Amino acid sequence: MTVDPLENLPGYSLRRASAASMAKLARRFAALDLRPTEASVLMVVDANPNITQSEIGRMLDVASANMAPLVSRLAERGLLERQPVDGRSHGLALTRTGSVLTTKVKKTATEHERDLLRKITPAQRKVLLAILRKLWSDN
Amino acid sequence: MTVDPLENLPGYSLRRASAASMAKLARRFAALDLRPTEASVLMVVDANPNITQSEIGRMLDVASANMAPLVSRLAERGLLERQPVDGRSHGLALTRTGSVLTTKVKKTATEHERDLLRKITPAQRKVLLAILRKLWSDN
DNA sequence: TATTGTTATACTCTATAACTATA
DNA sequence: TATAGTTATAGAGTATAACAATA
Repeated sequence: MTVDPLENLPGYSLRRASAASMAKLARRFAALDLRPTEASVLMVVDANPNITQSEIGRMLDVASANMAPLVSRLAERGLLERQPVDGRSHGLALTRTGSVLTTKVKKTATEHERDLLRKITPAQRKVLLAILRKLWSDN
Repeated sequence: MTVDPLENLPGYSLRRASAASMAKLARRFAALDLRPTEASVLMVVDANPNITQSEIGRMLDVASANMAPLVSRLAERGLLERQPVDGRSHGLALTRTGSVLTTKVKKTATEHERDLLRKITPAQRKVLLAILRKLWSDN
């Protein structure tokens, strides 16, 4: 029989759990013609009207070089509008269309979390968040 | 002040924790001129001499179309050898060089897990593995 | 018919370097 | 000098389609 030498490694399980979760989430967001990162940007702008691109990047840990085309696509689709804050940065806000879509995004995200958490007990849910946050907040 | 609407979503924390962990692991494996997936294949072959490519793919959830170039690179580097099992599949085994390198891979993986787990308590470690396995083993 | 392995191709996310313009 | 934003480019992982050879 075959042996999986990785199955007892928490780091590897973390990777597999995340990959499985993200693949499912990507399929859900595809119904809204959005990729997961695009959906996350919409949610952040929704919660923080007039936030700048660089602030979003720091919050989501997306490099500025990767934020540029991401925001451009959302703006070209008429989901976001840019209003100048000073000479170099722009505040981002959802358009009417973007706001409607983001409502669906939030519903999709909630469904996804529900499906994910359905697999574990309520006690485990509390522990899980605390652990995960520690794993990546430290550094 | 800005608000992070994603920070309380376990699915998002899972993604961030995994991404942070994998980025660090990739930097470690780069010192061995290996990518994480290549390293994982070496570990699986090490634990299962004569395993076939398709069996590895099923174990690690890597599509056969992606296993082909992966194994080819490792074979071209002289880390793996293929011996025919039947007319269509080959058993994979580590070469002497591959075996030496895999010893370093396992050491690196162990160090990585130690660093990761250093951030959480022993009690949390036990819970974490159980939860993660449930999150992706179900489907 | 199902499985193994392969090639070609595309998509998503991420990373780096180099640059312009503004603070 | 530091920051905001941009462009170009590359790497890594993953996904689909189509195919040949074998079981």
